[in-house]
Amino acid sequence: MSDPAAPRHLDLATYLPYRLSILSNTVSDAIAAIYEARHGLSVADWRLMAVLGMDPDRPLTQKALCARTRMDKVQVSRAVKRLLDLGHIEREVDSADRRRAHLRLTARGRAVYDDVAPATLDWERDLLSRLTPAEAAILDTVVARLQQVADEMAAGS
Amino acid sequence: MSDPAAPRHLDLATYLPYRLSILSNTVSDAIAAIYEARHGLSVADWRLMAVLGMDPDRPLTQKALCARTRMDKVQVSRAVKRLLDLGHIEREVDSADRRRAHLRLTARGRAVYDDVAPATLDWERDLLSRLTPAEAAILDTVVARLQQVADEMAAGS
DNA sequence: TCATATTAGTTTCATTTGAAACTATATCAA
DNA sequence: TTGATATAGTTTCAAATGAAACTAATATGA
Repeated sequence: MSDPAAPRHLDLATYLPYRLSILSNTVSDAIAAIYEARHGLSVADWRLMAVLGMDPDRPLTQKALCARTRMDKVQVSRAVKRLLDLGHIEREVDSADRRRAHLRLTARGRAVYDDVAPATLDWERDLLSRLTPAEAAILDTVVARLQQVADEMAAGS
Repeated sequence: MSDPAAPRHLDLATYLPYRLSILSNTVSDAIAAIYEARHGLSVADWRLMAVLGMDPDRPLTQKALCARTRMDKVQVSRAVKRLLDLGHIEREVDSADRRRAHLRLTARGRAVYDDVAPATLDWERDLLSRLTPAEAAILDTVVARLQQVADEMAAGS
């Protein structure tokens, strides 16, 4: 199982899973500060709005939101309730299957989205602009590749 | 504030903060499965053990553990209590300042560490071995650079 | 058509979390 | 000294979480 030639010793400063976790949290916290400060939205709230804002002409069910955000249905149910209360989204029951409802941003929700989305994109752009062109160019590839490999390993290959 | 030439539109599939979050969670979950399955440890528990195991000759206070793990003092306090109950760590009150106590792995804790640490390192090595040499070589640099930049931006620069 | 299974989404309830209050000890300043 | 302040770590309590049970609607199959 364990390669005897491999280091026995975990050094967090060089250990990739730990470094990824810190990095991801640093970035997420910085961006969360934007929409929390401006609109009092939670991470879950904003995730739904981000997905619903991507394609205004395609309303989504809660199930579709689960799939796209990787949130579970309880989290989604609660965030939907909050966003309905805030008037940021609206719900229309599917006439063919009345268990389902289609959710979309309201005009108010769209205004919030149009305030937050560019700000988060600006933040991302600023971040990437401080990498060298070589660093920025390869980042995309490597993150995609790592995700692919991690998914394969999680699936057991 | 917002560059009018920048895209207005958030696409999660290409949005770095989201991709980092998914990647980090995929990796963390895979590794958590190792120590949860083998020893019933939580993420918080293992983080403390990983730090304490790094340098067996230097016991640490809870405050030092907070700094090194980026966990808050309540989380640390609770994980310390669990690990003491499990007999994986031991505590020695500082004779010069009796508010503080120095924590170290016990022999039992060391045995757990010596079982888990190599397995997690193997997992990391397997992951990296599936990248091309070029990808693996640049990953380290780019993650470090991104963290540095994100820290600067969080500090407001 | 009825009985059974499935699915979308909600609610419940026990657990986890974290901010704030708290305890105990140490330090500082007069 | 002593009164005020700071620090290490714990406890409390209210809010957030998530697994499992639940409701309501649809689908399937005899």
